[in-house]
Amino acid sequence: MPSRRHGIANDLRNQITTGRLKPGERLPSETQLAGQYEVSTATLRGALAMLQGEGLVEKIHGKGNFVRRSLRRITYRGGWGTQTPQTASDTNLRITVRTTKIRARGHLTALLQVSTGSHLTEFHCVSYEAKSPHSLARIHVPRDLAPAAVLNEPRPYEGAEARFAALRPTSADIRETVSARLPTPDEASTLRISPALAVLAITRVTADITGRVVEAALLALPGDRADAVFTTNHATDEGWTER
Amino acid sequence: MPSRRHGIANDLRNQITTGRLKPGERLPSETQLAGQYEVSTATLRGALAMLQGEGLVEKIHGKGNFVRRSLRRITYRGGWGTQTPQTASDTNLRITVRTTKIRARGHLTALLQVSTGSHLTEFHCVSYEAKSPHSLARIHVPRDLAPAAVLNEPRPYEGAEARFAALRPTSADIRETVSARLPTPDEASTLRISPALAVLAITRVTADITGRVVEAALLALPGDRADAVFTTNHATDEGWTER
DNA sequence: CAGTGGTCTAGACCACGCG
DNA sequence: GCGTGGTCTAGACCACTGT
Repeated sequence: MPSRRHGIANDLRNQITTGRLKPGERLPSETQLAGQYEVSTATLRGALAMLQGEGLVEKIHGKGNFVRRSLRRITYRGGWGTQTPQTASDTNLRITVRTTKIRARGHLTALLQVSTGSHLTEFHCVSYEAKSPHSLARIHVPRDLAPAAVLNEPRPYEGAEARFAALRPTSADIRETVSARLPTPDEASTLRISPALAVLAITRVTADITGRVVEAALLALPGDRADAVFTTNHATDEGWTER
Repeated sequence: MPSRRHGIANDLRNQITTGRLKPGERLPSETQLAGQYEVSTATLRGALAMLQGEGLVEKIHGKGNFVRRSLRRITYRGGWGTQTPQTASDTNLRITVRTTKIRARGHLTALLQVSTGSHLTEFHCVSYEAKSPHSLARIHVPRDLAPAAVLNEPRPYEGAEARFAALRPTSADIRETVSARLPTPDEASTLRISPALAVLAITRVTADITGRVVEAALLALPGDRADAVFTTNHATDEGWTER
């Protein structure tokens, strides 16, 4: 046995995956568990930390440790597939959008290729699946490209992107940069995930046919249930080899 | 101050980013630092854990804590761009390849679309940049598709993939699935990253023109310095809209 | 061997959620 | 107020790295 933590984590993990502990169920308190396993609370918390990192357990301060309800996986499709989030419209995603007028600064100026201080519209989108925070998107658009229609009519964040795409069928280039990192405290609390659970961060820059950047989207997806899929098909596409 | 840990982490972070502690330099021992900040060793270790998670500090058991040398960023290029890792051949990547003959089981059977127990060759590749582990790749190929030439002549892992691609110019489809997760203990130690630092995991499945899967690559890149970039170009590629 | 980080203990006290 | 997790202490002992 590598360590007591690992042993305890393995045991609890088994109990969860075999259904002995059911989704949503509350685990015994840390003090109780520490007693059962005959370890100190610190050690037991170490074991729980591992399970949090795997997304199996959710800790709620003042309430307890809960077996995480296994949520539908989130599949982000890269390239032009973004219009169809997962199986798209058959999912029950509730969405909140907060629209803010901001000025470009820092990274955004580079992403959008605009000068510092230029006018932008920011859409701060959080999608929920059955009350559970699901994904987080911050979409930035040059102010003159954000039609009034977009400011209302909230839809899932991928939907928002789809709308933008629909408004500009001339969109020509998409660059998606994917990275893995721990969530910012802000992201951790809006997504209600542990600060120890990795997020999949996708920066998506869309340019129109003239090369002007029309959208920069910063997405954060919980690492325990999100994948990004990119497909490259050679048969229908010879142009790639020239790159 | 949110907590002692945060305060100490902030202080050390400043010392690092302002250059007061230089890259590669060893920090005082945890006992000494705990004394300086007048906290217990557990608390001090908490602070260091945060910095590890940010990739600022590297712990080496039995030696000490070191300011991480800022390493060149790793850029994985999706689609057909994989042949050129970053600026490709001008990088000094040392590589180790361990070749194993294994039988397909579990996920691999699904990825490679072969039956359980069928013969595979596994390439376990670790690349190093100036002694620092850099990336980890486990590449699986049906045994009959792994030519003898591939078994020697080690090159960077992307190079290995490029080789495969070169051997099969008929490769038709690539599906890359990207996710963010914490490293397995195994990955954490080979990459010498903290178990708390997220990794970017890329599963790359390549099929030839007949649809046969010729390669499944499981890549793990340290989240603090790796990005995966996917580019979709509309102008040179009308075929995509049909998908 | 000495010095380092890794794990663990058996407590203490604080902050949060809920009745 | 009570039970929960969150932070912290002041040690102990183990495992790894170097000489």
